[in-house]
Amino acid sequence: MLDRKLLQRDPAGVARALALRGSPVDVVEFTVLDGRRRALLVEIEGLKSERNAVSAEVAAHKRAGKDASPLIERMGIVNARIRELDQALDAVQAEERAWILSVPNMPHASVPVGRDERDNPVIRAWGEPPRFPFAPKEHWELGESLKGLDFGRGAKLAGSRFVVCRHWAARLERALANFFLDVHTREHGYTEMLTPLMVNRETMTGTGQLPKFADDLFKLENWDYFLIPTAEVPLTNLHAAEILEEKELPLAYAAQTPCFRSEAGSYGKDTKGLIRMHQFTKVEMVRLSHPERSYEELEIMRGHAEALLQRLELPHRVVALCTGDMGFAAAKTYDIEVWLPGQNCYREISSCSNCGDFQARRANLRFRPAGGGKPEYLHTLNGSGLPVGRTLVAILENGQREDGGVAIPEALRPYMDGLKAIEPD
RNA sequence: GGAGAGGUAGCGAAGAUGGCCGUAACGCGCCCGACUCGAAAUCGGGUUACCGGUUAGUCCCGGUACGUGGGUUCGAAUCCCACCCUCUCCGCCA
Repeated sequence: MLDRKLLQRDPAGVARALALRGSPVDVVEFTVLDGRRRALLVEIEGLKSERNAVSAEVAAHKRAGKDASPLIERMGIVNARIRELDQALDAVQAEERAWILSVPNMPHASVPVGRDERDNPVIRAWGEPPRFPFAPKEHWELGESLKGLDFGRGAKLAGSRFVVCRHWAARLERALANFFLDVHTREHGYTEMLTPLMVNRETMTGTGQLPKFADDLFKLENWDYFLIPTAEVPLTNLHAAEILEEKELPLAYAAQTPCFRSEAGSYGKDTKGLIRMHQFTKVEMVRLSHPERSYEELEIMRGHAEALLQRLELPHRVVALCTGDMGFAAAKTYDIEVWLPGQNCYREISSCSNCGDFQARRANLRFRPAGGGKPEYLHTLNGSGLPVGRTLVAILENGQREDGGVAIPEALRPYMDGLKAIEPD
């Protein structure tokens, strides 16, 4: 949610910033609604002030044993007017709220301007894509021939975009999640959390999935609950409507959860393999930051995600999302892309965003400055660290051998009973 | 699912016959000051958030908020209705 005060003060500036995202927003609508809201408020508050004063007079009259009926009669008219105006105000407020909740965040000044993913600059690359003396296979071929990934049975049990992991693949999932969480909690300072996997409407609104992106979510029938598409949702909303102490910041949380996504509108994209599933496991990092330090913390968090890839010896690069390619709530985003030899390209494996105070306003996340004074909105950050399925894809494709076996990265072996490679039959 | 109790400031709580009770008694915490070499103890003072008007201003003025949403009333923490949450007991259940 954008700052109402900023929208009032500089609507043209807000419109310019939003236009950089490529989805122009009619800020005049807001100006009109907000003007009407404030005009109504002034009138209503005046009448309510009168009513409060007269009610006190009524009380005084009654205590003194005097007749208060002329006063009461007069208030009947005032009350009818208040009722009428209150209804008008409710309608305007609902409209204004709907407007402001559907408007995306403004890009930070440091975000490169561009139209789409082709304009995302590469910030840096780590590791050399491996060269194979044979044609590298894609991960689903490897996973199926090594009898770890069973897409057929996933489809039988649930449908397309579901998989069954068997034996070493199931174990590898568990190993990766544990490895990620161990590094984050032991070395990166995150507190591990276990949260509800389904949340209410308010929580989904706090991070920005609702009201605009309901189609991307799985919703429970007969319950106003939604399956989380990422642990960002419960973790960011953890302190909703609280006022934290400045000295508590930054708060850093990590959680491993299944994530559920409808993938509406992605028909035909990544239909094979693990890249785009309705259900996948992910370790997510969330930071609640002091507003003055959030951009430093974005760099730190992006480093935490990269560190995992480096330990797993997976070549990757970092791109900065341009203004036209950023998500709804983000003020600035880095994507980390891992090299996939089978696909012969870099694919997104982590997205690290600073949402500024956008989610904090929606979820009412505030802190009290150290010296006392007014509570301020904090800044929220989230980053994948990392999605388990896509990491498994990268391990399979980068570690593959000509005979169809796959080497397990050194860092993961303690989590795999020392297993050095997945061997074909 | 059934029965009961409860939800008021950072915390514990008072208020429930509708009006002088909402920056809200009382206690704790926190902040400032006095005392002290310093501290503790003690004493004095302060300490909700949001919206609007206004402003040089965190001043001032008005409005709103007692779990949430409605209703009754000139006036609701207080009366009525619905819902949510917490606790206790019973039932069911991994």
